[in-house]
Amino acid sequence: MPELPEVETIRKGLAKVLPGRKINEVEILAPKIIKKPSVPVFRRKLLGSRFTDIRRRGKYLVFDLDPAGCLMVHLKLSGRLIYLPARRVPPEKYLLALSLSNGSRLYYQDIRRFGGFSLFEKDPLPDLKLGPEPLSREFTPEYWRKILAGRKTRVKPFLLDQKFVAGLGNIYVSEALFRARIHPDRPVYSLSAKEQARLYEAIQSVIREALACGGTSIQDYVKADGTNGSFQERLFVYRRKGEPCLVCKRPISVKKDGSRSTYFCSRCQK
DNA sequence: ACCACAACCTGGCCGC
DNA sequence: TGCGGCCAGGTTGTGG
Repeated sequence: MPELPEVETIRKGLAKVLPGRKINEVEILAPKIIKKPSVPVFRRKLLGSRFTDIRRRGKYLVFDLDPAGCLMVHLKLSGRLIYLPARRVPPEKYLLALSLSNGSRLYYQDIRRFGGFSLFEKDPLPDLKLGPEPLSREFTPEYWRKILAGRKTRVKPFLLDQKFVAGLGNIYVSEALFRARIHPDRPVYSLSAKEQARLYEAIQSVIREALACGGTSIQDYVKADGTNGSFQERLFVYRRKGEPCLVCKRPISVKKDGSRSTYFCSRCQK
């Protein structure tokens, strides 16, 4: 489901409730979602550990646990993290539950079961081959210019590649390209300096606004308290095939990139 | 370097 | 009601 704004919204929600809580029970209903170490070791290390912090990098979340280490989660397409206070009815079809020291629980749901958990002794984030966060100091116009220079690939797959900028997925790539008025099939090297600058700004603005909305809830994504984000109300092109462009009224187009849909306005995006 | 495709899974929706 | 086909926000590995 989730791209940077969704994962960050979940992180913020959990950062309010998890730090200081101790894990008293570990319930694993789908062993395959535990990637490493083995399920018994995973369970043993988590039991009795305490949450100290929750961090995000791109679409990855890391729960810092004392003394277990770093619990890394990727939600892939349909993973959900739901926190419920004590004595609340569990969510449907959860795959993992952590019972915490105040009676609350953290649940993991994942219809498609692509997501998973890994436990590390040391921080795994520095080893991930991810580009800069789009709202960080490292994401400078100079970096942007350098990374675009001479690149032959088309701009849509380029923006999806996490090693150039971390955190964009299918929704925000479509939306950023619309805002920048750039056609998704343009080769990266063909972008003018003005278009490069527009795209840079568009990436930052769409991520900033989606964060302010608590993310985009379309199918599976909900915040950690189970409520919806609201950026779906502000999408210009994503999932709007055939509906009028909000700028020029022409019906929104969709094209397939491999198996993935790209939405765009054929009049506004050149 | 780049592209296309498959794999990992399940469920919802549409048309017949 | 039922069934087949298609769709879905991500990542990784293959082969060309």
